[in-house]
Amino acid sequence: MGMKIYNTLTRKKEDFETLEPGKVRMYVCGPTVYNKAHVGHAMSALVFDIIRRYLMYRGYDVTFVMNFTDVDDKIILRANQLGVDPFELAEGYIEEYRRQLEQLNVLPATFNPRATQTIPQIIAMVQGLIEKGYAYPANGDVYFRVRRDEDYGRLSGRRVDEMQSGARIEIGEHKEDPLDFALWKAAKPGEPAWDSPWGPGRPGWHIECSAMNLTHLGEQIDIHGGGNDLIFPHHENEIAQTESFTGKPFARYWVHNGMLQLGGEKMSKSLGNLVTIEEFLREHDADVLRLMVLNSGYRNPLTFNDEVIEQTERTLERLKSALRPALPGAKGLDEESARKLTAQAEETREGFIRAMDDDFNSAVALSHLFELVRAINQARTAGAIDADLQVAQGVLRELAGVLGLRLQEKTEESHAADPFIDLLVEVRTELRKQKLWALSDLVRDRLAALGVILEDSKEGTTWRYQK
RNA sequence: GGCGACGUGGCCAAGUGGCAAGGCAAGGGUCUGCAAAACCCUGAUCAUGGGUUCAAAUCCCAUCGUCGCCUCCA
Repeated sequence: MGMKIYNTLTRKKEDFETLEPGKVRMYVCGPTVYNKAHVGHAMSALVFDIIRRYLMYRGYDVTFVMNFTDVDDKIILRANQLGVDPFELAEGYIEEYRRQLEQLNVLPATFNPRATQTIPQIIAMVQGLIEKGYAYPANGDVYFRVRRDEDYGRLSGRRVDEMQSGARIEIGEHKEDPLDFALWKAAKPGEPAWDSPWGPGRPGWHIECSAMNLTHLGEQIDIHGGGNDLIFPHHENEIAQTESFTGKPFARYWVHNGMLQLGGEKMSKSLGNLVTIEEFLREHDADVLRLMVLNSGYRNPLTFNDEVIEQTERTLERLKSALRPALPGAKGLDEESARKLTAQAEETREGFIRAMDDDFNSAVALSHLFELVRAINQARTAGAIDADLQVAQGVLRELAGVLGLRLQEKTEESHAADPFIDLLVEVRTELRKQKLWALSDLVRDRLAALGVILEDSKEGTTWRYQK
């Protein structure tokens, strides 16, 4: 049974077939870098990272392109406000975002093209569109002739005739039709500009993605992704430009993630209700955000608030609980129980693949992971030794890894304290033997305050780091 | 106003015609000096009102509510 993937273009789940067998060409719209990235950007990055990782797990060779829009009105405006160079401003945010994606365990893209590095290709494409009659220059601007494209509106389900009321012409624009959109914008005084056949200017927002796709992935691609707020006008315009230029269908599957909701509203820069990635990672493990994303359908809105974060922290703890070693004094599992655990691991893997094959249903995939968590913990309670748990824990790590979860118990540097904690635990065991409960509780409480959890059992005491 | 999505136990959330996944919280139990963890057990008339069907959370209509896009947005 093959994979199914929901296509915004047809509004249906479709069988996944690539243009070239075994290879996936995938493009995701990245951020406009005029400010710090927020957790909504992270959600989108995580969704497509999960999709990419799963495609790789299923044996595809994935070429993954995510762009940076590094020149536009907002960047210029903000740079002027701060009195800095717009390119340096963009560069700073790009570097910061890259670091954050790494912290979020998002695999680096095959290419990270930028608008400013794609100018010649953009100019060539605009030129081509003019020659084919799909675009026209006007006072140093170049516009796309929307009514010339009969398919326009296919992705967003809009009809050109019904869009009149929404469209408008800004002061200083010279459109033939209010629906037309800019491919190239003439430079105003003091703005960054590149020479072009139409005079100095810079690219419009939509054309850069078309040009980058063409440059790095070719005329046709398998998956084009982004937030569902990009469906109109951005992706609609991308389709119009690219298909008018090449005469071929552009992306096979259009994939859009739902918006992250903060206080019941979309988190966005313009609403000002945002939590930056930096702020989130200061307080929480990157796995927490990823788990929040995994726990619900990628196409639905994601509830983001303190209560859900708290719940997810605990969910992550449960997932990790299965990776703990055997209990002290374990005698080993009987053959029957050992066989059951191995069988559950296989069942979990199959269920996981079945779920993810169905339009990346990560919530159901997770539920299978939790079946395995329960089975492993049951086995441990029943006296399994580490060797008994090894295979099942390996499967859990493998599948969690496919989702991009790290499930790390502790950081490298904390290893230095290990022998001292062992020593404290040993001393406390003596205290307990002598029934000096107040003292032994003090040791436990003080260690807990330092993030070290002690757990007593009949056979002895185990300890672990809290996060 | 136009287009679209959604409303499932206290919370998050799968499921889109055939007895309602999973996680968190809560209550009870096992274990424990106490605690923690783990394990076992417990819970849903699927927004409301009609309709179609042998059968509906799932399809159709209406109502109420929430959200997104239509302007820069992941």
